[in-house]
Amino acid sequence: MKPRFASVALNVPAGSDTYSYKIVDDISDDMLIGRRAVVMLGNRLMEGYIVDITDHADIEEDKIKPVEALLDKEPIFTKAMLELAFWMKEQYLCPLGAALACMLPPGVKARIQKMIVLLNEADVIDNTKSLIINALRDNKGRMALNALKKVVPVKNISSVLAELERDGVIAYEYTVKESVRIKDSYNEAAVSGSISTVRPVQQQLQAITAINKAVDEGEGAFLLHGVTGSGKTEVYLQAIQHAMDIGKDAIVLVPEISLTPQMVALFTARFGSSVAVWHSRLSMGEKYAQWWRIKNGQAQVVVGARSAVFAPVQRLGLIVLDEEQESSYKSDMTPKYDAREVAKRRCDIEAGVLVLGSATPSLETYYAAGKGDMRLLVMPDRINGKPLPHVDIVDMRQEIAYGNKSIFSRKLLKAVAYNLKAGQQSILFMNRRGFSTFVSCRNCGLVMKCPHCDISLVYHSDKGQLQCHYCGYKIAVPKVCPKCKSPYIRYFGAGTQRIEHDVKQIFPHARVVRMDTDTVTKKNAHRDILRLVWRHEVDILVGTQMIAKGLDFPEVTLVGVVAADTALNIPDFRSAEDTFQLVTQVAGRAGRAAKPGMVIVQTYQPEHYSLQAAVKHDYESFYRQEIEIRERLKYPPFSNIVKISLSGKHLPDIIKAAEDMAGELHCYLNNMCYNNDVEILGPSPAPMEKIKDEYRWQIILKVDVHIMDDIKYDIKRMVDRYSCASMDINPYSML
DNA sequence: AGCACGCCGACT
DNA sequence: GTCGGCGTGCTC
Ligand SMILES: [Zn+2]
Ligand SMILES: [Zn+2]
Repeated sequence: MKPRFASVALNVPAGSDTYSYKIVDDISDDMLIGRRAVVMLGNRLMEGYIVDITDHADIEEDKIKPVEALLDKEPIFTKAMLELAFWMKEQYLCPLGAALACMLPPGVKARIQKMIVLLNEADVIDNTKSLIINALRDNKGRMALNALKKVVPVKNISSVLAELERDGVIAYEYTVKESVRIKDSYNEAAVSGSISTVRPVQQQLQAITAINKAVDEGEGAFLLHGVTGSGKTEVYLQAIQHAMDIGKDAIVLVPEISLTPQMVALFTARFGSSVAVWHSRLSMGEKYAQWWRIKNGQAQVVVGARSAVFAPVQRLGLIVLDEEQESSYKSDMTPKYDAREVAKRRCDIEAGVLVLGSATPSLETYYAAGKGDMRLLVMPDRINGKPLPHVDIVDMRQEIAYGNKSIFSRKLLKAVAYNLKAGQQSILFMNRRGFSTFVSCRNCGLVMKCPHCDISLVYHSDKGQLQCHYCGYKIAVPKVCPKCKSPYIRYFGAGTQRIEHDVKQIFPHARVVRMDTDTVTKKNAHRDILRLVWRHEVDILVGTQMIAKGLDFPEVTLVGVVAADTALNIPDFRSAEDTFQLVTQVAGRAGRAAKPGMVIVQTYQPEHYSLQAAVKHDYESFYRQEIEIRERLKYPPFSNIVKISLSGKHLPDIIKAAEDMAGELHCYLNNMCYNNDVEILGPSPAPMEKIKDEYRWQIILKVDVHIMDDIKYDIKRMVDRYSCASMDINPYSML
């Protein structure tokens, strides 16, 4: 028999994509490719993934070790998933093994322990050696390496152990365990059966027809641009139904924040037990069970957050990304993939159809649709025929000029008062939690900052604490200034607690409820608040993002955006886009049912184009102005952004590394004559220079889209040489 | 990631 | 002269 070699992908940073190992078992290639295996790398045993079988290896044969063991009964990756992983490692410059590892549920991972076994109790003079032997003897002659390291805390323990092994005093053994034991019985929540479909209206019919045709053909990408309430969900549901009718599976991605029981119910009501739900709050065991349910073909519809894009459906028909503009589709861990791009690529590989849905598409996606990379489907009308709510901008500068120092404009107060009298519900939106976002001493000006982060502490009135929203640091509110002992401390910058407090004071009889991370962390609190609102037991709902994304409050007729500038003032190229999207989304909460809606947006920059466009519900106008700025300043989609972050405990080291690297980059780009194609910003401190006691600096590259592939590998290699540096290709934001 | 190899400061 | 610091680079 001809010798066979396995190309095994290992999750080692800055290593090669695959390593060659000998195949000793008599197993067909098809049962090997895509399979998990255990191999030796250096002197440790690790889990890897076989991605190919060849009859030759490009290194000397005597260096090649055998595959130690095969895991599972069959390959865990399909050829399509392997191809997707190869694409990911090129696109995001991550190890191939890391791309593959992130496709599996956390439970599918071998836990490998190195054990040390005592063979004979040799007399040794060396102190470390006798410590090791004594420790082993005390533990019946067998210890895990990690346990031994704790008992014998010597730095060079592995070289000492190597000597002992050579002298035949000890031997190595390995234990390989699966992280999750396979459980056949998984307690599944009872799901209701199929509910009959809704009769679609004309604009939905057109979209459904186009998507269904593409699903039949196994090819196509769509941007479904529909205003809030235009009935995008019904389009998804009918397209999924069609895919299922022809024996294909569907994946629906929803932003984590919108993946509520109500959202899931939309799908389980229609598709019953064919639905598998996938989100971060599932336990490891639940994830494991769901994953196998999907892989075994017991679920045809997967509803989940970002990582559900890797759901192992057998016959992909359709991937839907709802609210495609959401930043949560971009992963913040290595590999830093963008689920939109992965979904597109996966559809290309597996003959699936991609549907991106949004009321406010990202600039990148709309631009791609304009170029013809995807087909634009527009749904401009609300399904109930009601007009979009009227949006009013209030210039807060004039309020101040008038002598109104409160956080509410006269107009907003009047509208809330009217609504209360009419027995109608209102929403007050504020994108910051806590009471005051900024606390300082009136006498000496000291700003209360987190000792671990370069960020001001937020006053939380309910707990009487100052909190850091980045590391969780908390202290009781100081009675006097820590520096000058002055008792006069001022609180600036309103958060949701302050809104709640003020509104209760102004309208003492109103029933006010606040909904933000602080009030929904308790179990069921989320559901309880929604119930209160739906039963009309609440007059005014105060909240953050959480109430803007996807939740349906049919009775709400007034939405107040208390401070639209918060998002606008963030120093990032996406701030205008974020603001437009946020105001449009919040506005979409108003007047969804019978009564017409009204939106009041408070701002200090009423003339800003993102707000002006949001007022008119005019996406096109916003897009035209924003895309022009992106093109002029060479931001995405007209460039690729490469963000290089350097972080560490010792600031001078970080600055030195950042400057060295910037020098290297300049030099490299000069030599390669890429000066006109790449713009280097920085090095500069990150907008939040210190977080959790780590200093952060960054270098931003704006790279011409045509030369990205020519330079990205070189840049990656440079970055890899600095242990404190990491890079992110096309990060969502530059912060 | 580990771990080894290798070249410069402070110790027996 | 050696011990050990961690910079650089390899692991099939
Ligand atoms: Zn003071
Ligand atoms: Zn902090």
